[in-house]
Amino acid sequence: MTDDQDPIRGAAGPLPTPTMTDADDAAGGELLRLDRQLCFALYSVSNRITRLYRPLLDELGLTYPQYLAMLVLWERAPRTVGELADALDLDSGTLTPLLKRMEGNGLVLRRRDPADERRVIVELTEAGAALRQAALSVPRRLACHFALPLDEVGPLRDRIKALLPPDQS
Amino acid sequence: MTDDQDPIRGAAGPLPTPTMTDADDAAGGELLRLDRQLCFALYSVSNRITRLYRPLLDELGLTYPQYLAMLVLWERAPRTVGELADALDLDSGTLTPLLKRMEGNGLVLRRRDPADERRVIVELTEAGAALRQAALSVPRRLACHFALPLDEVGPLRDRIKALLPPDQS
DNA sequence: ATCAATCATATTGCGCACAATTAAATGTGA
DNA sequence: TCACATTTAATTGTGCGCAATATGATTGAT
Repeated sequence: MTDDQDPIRGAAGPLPTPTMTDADDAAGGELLRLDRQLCFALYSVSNRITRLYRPLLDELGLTYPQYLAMLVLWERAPRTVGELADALDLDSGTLTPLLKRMEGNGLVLRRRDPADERRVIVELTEAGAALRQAALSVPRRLACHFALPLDEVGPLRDRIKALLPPDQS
Repeated sequence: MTDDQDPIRGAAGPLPTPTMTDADDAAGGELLRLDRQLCFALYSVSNRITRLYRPLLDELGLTYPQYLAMLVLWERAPRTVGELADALDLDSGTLTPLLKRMEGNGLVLRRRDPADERRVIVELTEAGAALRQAALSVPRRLACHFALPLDEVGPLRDRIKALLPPDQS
């Protein structure tokens, strides 16, 4: 339960070396090792991918989440905020200010749906639609950072998408 | 190059349906499809994992990045901010306020290294070290959300860690 | 018609994540 | 010893990401 630690240490003092006992590891401590964690590998690689996108997307005046929103809109527009939220698995607290920034940059327009005033319809401007041309080279330029044969991308992607059960929100 | 679009549309008006041409796809447009993107799969699953951790880590009074910092410190403490940054692949702009919050919650102590006043040493408090016991059940409780046989976790984790070249910072 | 429940989005508050900058300490060479 | 580059964190500013809440619109039951 407790470490076989220095008995002199004060009750509120810092611990110099919090060692793990065999009992801890048997109870699950081995699974706490950062280098064994699938979740941290995913978290870390996701952060690093965003960093790799940054210089490419700076040329387009987009952040990575904004680029994702544009990918969705380039596939089909207009869409409501809710449809974007479903496609990106993000909520309105994230998307509303993101879309307002993109509107400020002249890439999209936001307007209430006349048929249902609760909805906000997001549509592409000319500039937003035209930006797709400049984005065409992004996937290939990013892919060159990956140490993965092209024919393994699809299977790995599908494996990762299948890791968690489909949205339970 | 350009869509065969409605010639009547105004120059600044919104585009109803920004279709993709065969020429676009030949130039790389197929790769812009969100559902084909490995990067989005990683980004999305990382967000969802953080959401799954939240209720478990709420019990410990930790966020997911704070939990990661604790994992590192539980393995070995004290450490400098720079060593934490290396281990977590995060920078000081992220870690400094995170560590200050954890200090405010009584989990760590921060002090300058007397031998090199540029360094800040982060050490665990009694409470911070003791929290490891409560964290032991977290990996197992999170893992039950994963649709992955246990013996496939290690290989998949190593595959993801090998996706990008080791830190080039 | 009215009211309650539901729905879609916006707002607020907090905590990352990182670029750019600042500041202080250290090391190095002339 | 005195520049001067380097190292290490902290600070500032911007943009996510989400919980909790608020606002307003719609639907449905009566």
